[in-house]
Amino acid sequence: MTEIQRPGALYQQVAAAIREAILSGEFAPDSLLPSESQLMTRYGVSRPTVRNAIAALRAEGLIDVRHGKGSFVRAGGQPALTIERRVSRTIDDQFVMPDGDVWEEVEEPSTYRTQTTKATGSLLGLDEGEALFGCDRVLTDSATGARAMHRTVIPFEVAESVPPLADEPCKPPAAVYRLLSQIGHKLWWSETVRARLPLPDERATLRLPDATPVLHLARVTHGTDDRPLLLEELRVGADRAELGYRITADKQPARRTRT
Amino acid sequence: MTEIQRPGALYQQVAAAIREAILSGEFAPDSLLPSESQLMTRYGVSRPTVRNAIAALRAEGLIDVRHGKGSFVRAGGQPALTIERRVSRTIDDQFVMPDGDVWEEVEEPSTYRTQTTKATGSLLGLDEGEALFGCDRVLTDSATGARAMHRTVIPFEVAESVPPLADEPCKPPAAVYRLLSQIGHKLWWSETVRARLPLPDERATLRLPDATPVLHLARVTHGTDDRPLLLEELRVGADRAELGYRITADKQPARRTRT
DNA sequence: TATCATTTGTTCGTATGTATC
DNA sequence: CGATACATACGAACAAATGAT
Repeated sequence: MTEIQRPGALYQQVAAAIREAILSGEFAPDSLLPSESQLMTRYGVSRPTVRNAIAALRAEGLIDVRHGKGSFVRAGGQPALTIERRVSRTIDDQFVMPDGDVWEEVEEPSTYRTQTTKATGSLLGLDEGEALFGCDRVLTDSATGARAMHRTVIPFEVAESVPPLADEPCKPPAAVYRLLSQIGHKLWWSETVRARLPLPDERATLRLPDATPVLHLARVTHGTDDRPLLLEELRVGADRAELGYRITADKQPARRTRT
Repeated sequence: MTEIQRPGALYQQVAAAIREAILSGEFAPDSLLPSESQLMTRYGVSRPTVRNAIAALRAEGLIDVRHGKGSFVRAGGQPALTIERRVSRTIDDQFVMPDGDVWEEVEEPSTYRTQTTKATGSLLGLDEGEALFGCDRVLTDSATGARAMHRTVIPFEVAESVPPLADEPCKPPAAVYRLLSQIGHKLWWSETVRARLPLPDERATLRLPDATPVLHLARVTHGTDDRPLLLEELRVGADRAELGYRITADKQPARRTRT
């Protein structure tokens, strides 16, 4: 039996051909690709094969397909929005979020009670099952149209130590920082950045196109004695937004070897 | 047979049912899902429908499929590696990268000459077409198996102002920082974080599974007068690695409005 | 407003190749 | 080697979205 030696599957060859055509400029960004039936005749393959190739290019994020219209080459440009993850403090101890005024709330923030999960517990240094306040917001940036999901998580214990928080735990982060600072905490923050593909509900809420990752931030506020006080989470589509950090060299490398 | 009564396409309903079964714990992480034919009888649908549902879950990154074996629930845990993006300096002005010693070079670093592109130019504050040194490394973390692509980009002009750099531009970042500091620069860094799906070559180099985004870091070193001196880029799969930042409040919010 | 052609989306069927055990 | 499971490929039909007439 004569085996046909191919670099890969047929649909992969078709995908590679289209990819080359895109990168070579034959198909310009934002332009319409040939229709599926045109691609069938052009490459002499069946519709399932063409669709398989297109699915591969979609998964790569190279093209965008709209029902009833066709496939577009995705414009690969830089994200339009840089989210500055700095925290500034004025002389009178007012905290300022560099990008705090960019966002608008899409709807009323929702407050709820919950318990620590394994993930939130390890970030906050708490056991599982501790009582927490949660506060969820959906934000939007009117300039770019970017949307974001914001969550504040405050342990009961912390909220009770700051009376205004126990009554109204859903305050803006900068206000919470100020309250914590006023009762004597010297604050610093640690932030972890992860990226993953969105869950279906995140995809819907953030209105994300295909093959778009989300940037998932977890910012923990630490007080005196490095005690974790509260957790902020921000999820934003990586197609429109990037993160910006300003780094200065620590003079005294605090090397906390844990093991 | 589990009857399906949900809105949306049939394969979406099947995907939703499997997704629920995974999240509810019926299918534990790392366990084998029912085979395609079993899913066909379980949900009473045809093979293409089952495969379409599985393809959707793959694209979400929820499952991992291996030819000839079956579909596995992906262990969704936290990334095993946290890359600390801090810079520390000892009293005698030696710069230390908190995670610098974690990585091993997979092969010899490759040095080359190139020119500013639009992207690198805007980060370095240079026009297009300026001459640059480039240095590419492929790194690996033996503890977790994570791989990363590292790139250092140094403008000719900067390298010439620091003689050892012109001869050997492919030094480790901490060594470059030290050299720049020794000629009088007071350094700070700005870093932007983006996430996207990998290009085919990145996918191969980083050995990434399906539906895994890459975290793409661009760190610009600034010297006296805030002049950009050099650019570091790091690309790492978001499945195994996350980023860690330590943030302290700036006492004087330096608000540089650019527009 | 309504209809129509075009284009993609969904679903079935069938057959064969290839990896794993 | 054979059994099982996924990968690839073809064909066919109808549904749904889009844009123009």
